[in-house]
Amino acid sequence: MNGTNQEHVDEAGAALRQTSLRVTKQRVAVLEAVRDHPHADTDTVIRSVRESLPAVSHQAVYDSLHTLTEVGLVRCIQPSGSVARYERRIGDNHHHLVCRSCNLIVDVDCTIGQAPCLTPSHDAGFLIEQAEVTFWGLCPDCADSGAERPEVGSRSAV
Amino acid sequence: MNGTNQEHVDEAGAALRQTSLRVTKQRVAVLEAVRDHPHADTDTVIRSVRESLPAVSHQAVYDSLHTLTEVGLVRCIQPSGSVARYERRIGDNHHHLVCRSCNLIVDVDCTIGQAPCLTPSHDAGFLIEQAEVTFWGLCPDCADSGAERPEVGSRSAV
DNA sequence: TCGTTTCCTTGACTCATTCAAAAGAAGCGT
DNA sequence: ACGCTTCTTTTGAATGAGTCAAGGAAACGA
Repeated sequence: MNGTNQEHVDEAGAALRQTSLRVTKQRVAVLEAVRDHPHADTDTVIRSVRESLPAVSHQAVYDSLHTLTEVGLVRCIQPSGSVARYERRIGDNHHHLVCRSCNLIVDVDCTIGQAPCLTPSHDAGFLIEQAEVTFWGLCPDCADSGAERPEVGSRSAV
Repeated sequence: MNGTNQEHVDEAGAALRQTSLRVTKQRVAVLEAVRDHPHADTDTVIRSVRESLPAVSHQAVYDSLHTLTEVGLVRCIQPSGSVARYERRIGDNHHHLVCRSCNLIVDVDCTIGQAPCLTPSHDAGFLIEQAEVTFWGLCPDCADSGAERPEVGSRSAV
């Protein structure tokens, strides 16, 4: 909708300029799209970007998302059963609440867990860099409407 | 290798009989394959099953894995960037260590985190059922050989 | 403005996973 | 043991997110 807000363009451009990446209108648009649609999948980003740049190729969006992820301007999350989703909020080690029924994703801060969650009981010799916590459950709407676990993709259910 | 161990077949059959599912040789073989290859992806399971049942269709394996997951005999995990992987260890709320370089997956018990990890700071009204923790890092081998993050699939790297 | 380097477009392609219809096996009651 | 019903498996095709590769276009330093 208001994707082409000048202030946002500037902010996105500035973020890009702080990396060694070239500032292209495609990347700026992708960065905006990710900010405007938290936890959006690639398809949503493509559609959002095309509101301001109707001619972008899907490849450009895929490339931008990868590159932006690599330099740390966006984060990619992929809860089980979901395609890749992207978010602008980075560096604060927050976690996610995922609704099993409607796939809604919500951010949660890990105020309690910060330290404990980063320390597994034994690390098997691993060099641990990051802990990712995903809470699975039902969002308020789905819980209210009595939604249970959705079909998990088996034709002949039990 | 020793996939057709009678003891194992019995155990797998018994587990199946405790559900309302029919006990078929395909399902028994899938259950064994998952136990014999912890964190195996579907392709590995298919190959393993075909050692004892050369004629199984991939569809049967997909269906079995789905059904077994649904009744809780196996668990499906899908770390970002990975295809679906399955494991037999269930119900003990253990977590995973994933190597960013070689994708090795190792189980870890969450001795410290049990309670804290299940309690996010605010639940946004969600009905939380489960917390899933994934630790990302480098396995001993990759850390030793100085492996850094692998290419993440962008042709024009920074 | 020019040239170099990086990025985008185009279009084909891969591969995990799913769909659908028909043939085949499990388990039930007799 | 036999047949019936229902659940499973096979077969073969389709879907769709994501990737590969080559050439044209744009960014940016000089």
